[in-house]
Amino acid sequence: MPEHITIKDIARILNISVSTVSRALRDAYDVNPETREKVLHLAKELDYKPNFNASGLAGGGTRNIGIILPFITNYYFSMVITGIQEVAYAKGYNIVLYVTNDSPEREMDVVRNLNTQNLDGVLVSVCSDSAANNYFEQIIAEGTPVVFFDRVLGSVDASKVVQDDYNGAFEAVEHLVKQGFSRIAHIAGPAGLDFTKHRLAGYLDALERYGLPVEPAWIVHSGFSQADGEADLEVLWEGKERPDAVFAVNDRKAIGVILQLKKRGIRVGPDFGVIGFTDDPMSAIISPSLSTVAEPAYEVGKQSCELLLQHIVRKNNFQVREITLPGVLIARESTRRS
Amino acid sequence: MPEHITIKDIARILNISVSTVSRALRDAYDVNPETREKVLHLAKELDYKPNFNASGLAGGGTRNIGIILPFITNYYFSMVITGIQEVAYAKGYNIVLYVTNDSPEREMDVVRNLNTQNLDGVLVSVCSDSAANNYFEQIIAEGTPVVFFDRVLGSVDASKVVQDDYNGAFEAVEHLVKQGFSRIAHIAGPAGLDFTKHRLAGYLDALERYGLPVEPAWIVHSGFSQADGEADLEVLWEGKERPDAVFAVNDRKAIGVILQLKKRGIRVGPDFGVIGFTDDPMSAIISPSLSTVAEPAYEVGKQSCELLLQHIVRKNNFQVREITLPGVLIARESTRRS
DNA sequence: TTGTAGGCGTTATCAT
DNA sequence: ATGATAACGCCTACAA
Repeated sequence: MPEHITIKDIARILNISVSTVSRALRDAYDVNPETREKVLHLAKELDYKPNFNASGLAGGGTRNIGIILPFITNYYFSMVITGIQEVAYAKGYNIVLYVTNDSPEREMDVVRNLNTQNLDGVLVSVCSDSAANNYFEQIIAEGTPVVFFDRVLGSVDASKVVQDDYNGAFEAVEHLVKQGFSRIAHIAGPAGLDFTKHRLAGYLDALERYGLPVEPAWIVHSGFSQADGEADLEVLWEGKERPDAVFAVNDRKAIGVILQLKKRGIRVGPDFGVIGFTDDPMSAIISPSLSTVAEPAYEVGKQSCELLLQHIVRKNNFQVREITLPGVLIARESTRRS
Repeated sequence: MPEHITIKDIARILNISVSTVSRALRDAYDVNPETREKVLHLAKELDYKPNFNASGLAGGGTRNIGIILPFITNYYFSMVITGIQEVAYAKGYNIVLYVTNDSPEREMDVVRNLNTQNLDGVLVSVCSDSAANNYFEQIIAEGTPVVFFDRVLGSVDASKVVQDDYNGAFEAVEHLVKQGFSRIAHIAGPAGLDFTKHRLAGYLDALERYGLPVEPAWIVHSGFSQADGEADLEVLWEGKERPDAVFAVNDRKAIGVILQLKKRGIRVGPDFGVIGFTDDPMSAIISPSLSTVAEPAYEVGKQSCELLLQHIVRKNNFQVREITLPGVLIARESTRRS
């Protein structure tokens, strides 16, 4: 049976009270440096591990932070988590994972049943048709620190960390234009998502900036999968006016596009430009390699977590912040004319 | 402020004692069906959420299970986690994530500081040069249920869930042989890992079975990255006898091999066979597409978690089990002669 | 600066 | 079948 050391043990051995030990351990105010030193020393020696159940119960922190997100099986999200994990680990926090499978029902269920008593704060990236708006707001109202990342809820008043979707999209389209493409379609994400709108806006503004026509039929919304990308290209291909390039909302869809084009015998690059968004490692592996806007996924994770921890420490006394991180255009073969 | 409903509230309203409520909620023995019904009904009505900190403290379960693994940024592990997550969610357990970055120091630190008081059980896949053997054994000795998956510690007496590495490797090599390749090299994983050994054994036995020579220089050990695969091929290429095919321990390395071969102008498939292990989605995207042995990643996750939950429920009263799940050979272009 | 006492929400042990 | 009551380990007034 686990014979765990508690602050009681330390108190007994040192012949002081548990409150003093408790204070010393959390280096709270008002504790004699010598006493603290003794406590810390003994704690290390006995390999004392705080019981977070107890401290959580008693009103201290639980040292747990939750992450709610649609998936972990893609490059972007797994990198974000890795970034989160890194800072959480460094600060002694545990990560509790909630995966919604991009299902609004599941997300709602997760948020509604979220045990905020066991969590010091929550990081969230919402699903495609999130309907949990109210529930998130409720959690926030209850006083739980929340930071949204990547897929944020524009309407909710909370801290947010995102990449610069608008400018990334603008630059992607600009790049296509400069490579000589002029009939540029956009294979977009689910219409409800904030970043879908931002990338779409960047696309539209870039077209306008370069005096290119906006063809409504060239804007196709669907999901994020490779299969969606393939299907979307079909749609474009069947239209009466065919584009000569595509800006896809993410790499996975762009890859679907490339695969379809190859199947049709189109030379991607020379004859048809394709650019994505993310910089998934697949982009460098597919042939022709995929131009893209690299997202600072790891950094999004790091900064989200740092921000959340600030909120947690400053309890109720923090400023809501919105952080936007720049992406980087990476030109590869799929936009190279020759 | 969070005004959480507690069993006390329910007890007061129903005019019964907290112990009865507690029992009713956990549908323990000895509680009047009517009473239980009332309690359950009111609990739902008030949206009662158990405080796991409290139940953990009091000796009940914490409803948390830990996962310790090297990475989450690859297809295999992220699928495993997804599988784990699915059953944990269904059974009302939370997942606490610990990523070791495949670093033995980090792993040791994680395991040593693991707060088993906050965890009902732990799932683990060890890192490449794990030195945490003793610590895992200690955790197990203390009574914490542990199930290893994929990267298991052969020497530790605990439940394990793995894919059939030996047979998968055997079939991969057999497939190369049947395609007419005869000078087959093996680009292996870190020598210390159990499954590296199993896949190597499958490779060796397949060579023997088909009367092919074992060339020690054709067995190269290194890490799991694409870069490792590229470097390994270089090594093979510089050797005095060149192989005509490679069985790589995983897809990522196999992809490195293909990329290197393409760079050298070798026609992968017709002139040089390559087969991997995993069935990472990248395998289908690279050109030529990569033959591989598909691993039941999701299933490994599911079964690991189910097994762990059984151990948790049967507390101390369970049988250690080892489960081996079959893989499936997937033939693609990289082993097609014509 | 330190100690005392009460309580956090739940479960377990005894009674009844 | 149900109820008191005492933990569980920690934190936070309040008192000293």
